[in-house]
Amino acid sequence: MAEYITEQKKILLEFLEENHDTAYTVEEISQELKKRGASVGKSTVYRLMTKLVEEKRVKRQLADGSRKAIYRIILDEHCHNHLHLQCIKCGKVLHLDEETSDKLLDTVKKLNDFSVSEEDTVLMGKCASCSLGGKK
Amino acid sequence: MAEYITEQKKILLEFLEENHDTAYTVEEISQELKKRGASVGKSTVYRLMTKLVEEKRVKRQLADGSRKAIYRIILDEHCHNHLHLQCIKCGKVLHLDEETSDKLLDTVKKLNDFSVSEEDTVLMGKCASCSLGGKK
DNA sequence: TAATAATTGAGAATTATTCTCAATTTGGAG
DNA sequence: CTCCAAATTGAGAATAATTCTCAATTATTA
Repeated sequence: MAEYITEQKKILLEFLEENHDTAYTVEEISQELKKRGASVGKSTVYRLMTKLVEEKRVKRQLADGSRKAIYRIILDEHCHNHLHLQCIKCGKVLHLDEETSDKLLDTVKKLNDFSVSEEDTVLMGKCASCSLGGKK
Repeated sequence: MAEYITEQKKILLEFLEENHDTAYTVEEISQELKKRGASVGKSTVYRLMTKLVEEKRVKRQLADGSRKAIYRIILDEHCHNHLHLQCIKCGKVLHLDEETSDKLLDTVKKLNDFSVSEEDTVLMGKCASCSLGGKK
């Protein structure tokens, strides 16, 4: 006996998986789950997210210009073995194909003797539509 | 009249520049400055760091497993026009050469129509010495 | 179905960060 | 050089994100 599978865990993961390309604050997650009819307390969301981060199933970063953390799930099927691109403006996440990712890892390894961890790195920038929109 | 050049700003920048390869919490910065004989209040450090982040001269991230932010200066001479590698274990920052960085940007641009921002991205992973150390 | 171990959630506690405002410092004008 | 106005500092209060606590609930298994 070590871990129970609760409704809250299932619902939370379901939500995160459906929205794996967006990063949410704990407050937002709690709200969104309530909207869907499932209420999961904030303490619980915090607790579950912390565990998921430790397990490397979720990525935590600091929201821009705020003191809040934002969380985004890393889907195994999508996300193993390649790098991610996240738009600074809209927050969407794109996926760099595996071959290119691998090539990059190799290059960095050879040049700097440094092993890039795909799980832990996100290439930040602007997606196509956001590049068009604002100049700045 | 718009901005005064104060002792505190000078000392803070001096410290950050000397240690551009390490990320510090506000507490640590305040401590380190005191050690050097220059006392700069925490409020001031917070205020200055926030401004530097807005000006994109400093990078802010969330310290691992903590709720504190850590800050690291981006030196123009070193850091424009190339990507950075940061060790997950020891925190050291290495520099990917400009040519390789550019090549990467181009590739991503072509494949995903996505413009990676060098200032905003850090490749996370393990440096040579930390790779040797721990297996896990 | 009962027993027990894990989990939840409301609210209290903590603490990183922001805010406030009186005191100080800066840079310029005279 | 001296005075002035505007900007900055810093101590501490205020805020708010996160963590902690513990009684109540729920999941698992005997």
